[in-house]
Amino acid sequence: MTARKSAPTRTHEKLPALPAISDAEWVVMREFWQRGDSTAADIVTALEGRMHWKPRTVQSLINRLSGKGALGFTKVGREHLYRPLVAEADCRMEASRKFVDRIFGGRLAPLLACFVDSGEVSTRDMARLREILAEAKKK
Amino acid sequence: MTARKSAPTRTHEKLPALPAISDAEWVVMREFWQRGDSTAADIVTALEGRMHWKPRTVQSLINRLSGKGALGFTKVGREHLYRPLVAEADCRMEASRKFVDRIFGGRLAPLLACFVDSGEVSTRDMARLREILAEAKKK
DNA sequence: TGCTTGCGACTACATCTGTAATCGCTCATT
DNA sequence: AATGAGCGATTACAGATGTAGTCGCAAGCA
Repeated sequence: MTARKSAPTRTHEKLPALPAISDAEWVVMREFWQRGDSTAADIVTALEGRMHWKPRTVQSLINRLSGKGALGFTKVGREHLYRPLVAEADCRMEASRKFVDRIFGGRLAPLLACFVDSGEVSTRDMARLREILAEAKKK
Repeated sequence: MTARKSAPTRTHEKLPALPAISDAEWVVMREFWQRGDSTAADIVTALEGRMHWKPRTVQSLINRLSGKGALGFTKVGREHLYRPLVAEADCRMEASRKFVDRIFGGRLAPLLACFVDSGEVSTRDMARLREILAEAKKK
């Protein structure tokens, strides 16, 4: 149990306990979010090549995700059609918050600085970043 | 366990192998980076209150970090004076890159968007973010 | 209608992590 | 020198993770 400290989260306190998603599991979840409902075989195929995982491994990850409530499924013939039960945006937010807290003491700016300084941001992303900030300012 | 090579910490070369630092270990490392060389007791004291960890736990984390080559030490009397062997900036960069890859497919913009949209960025950070981008543009 | 085969369920297992307790050595003290 | 006290080293152990093998059942094939 991680002790919680100052939680500046105000109005949107809508965290009904998102399941913890491990690194390998994120790979699988991203695939589901991208493709929508899929069978295990679909995901295996989709990941094949990108990951070196054996089909069994993928299946195991899917099982764990089901167990955690991150995926649900409906039986279709002898197959299972799995589908995400948690929103990608929510999981991203949760993961990001934790990450920034842990590594950057909760401040977002140093993270951006770190990337920008390293020169690893594409021009396209730079433009998008500026857009995002500009848009935020309007409000 | 001889002290590993002192971190080159030159420019951003693809560092061969920064040790993997776990969540709890990050807490400890951040303390070291902030305070510089410290004894285990120093860190225990520094973390006391913020973390619920027993001194033993902190010591264990320090030991593991030593084993991984993230910390080195010199004997001072019967104590060990530990000190970081890896640069915070490097570790941050590595962790950030991995994180962004995993969660946002390597694109930084969606991460920022995610935070900005959630309204969780302080005005101060917003200002800093704009500064960072402005500065980057100049180059 | 029994056989094969493709799927998910169950099982496995070495690591890594979080979280500590106990052992044993070295300094300082008597 | 013997003793006690403070440190690091060693050991522990359960739960998460990465990675995968085996078993049993259901669907379709022969």
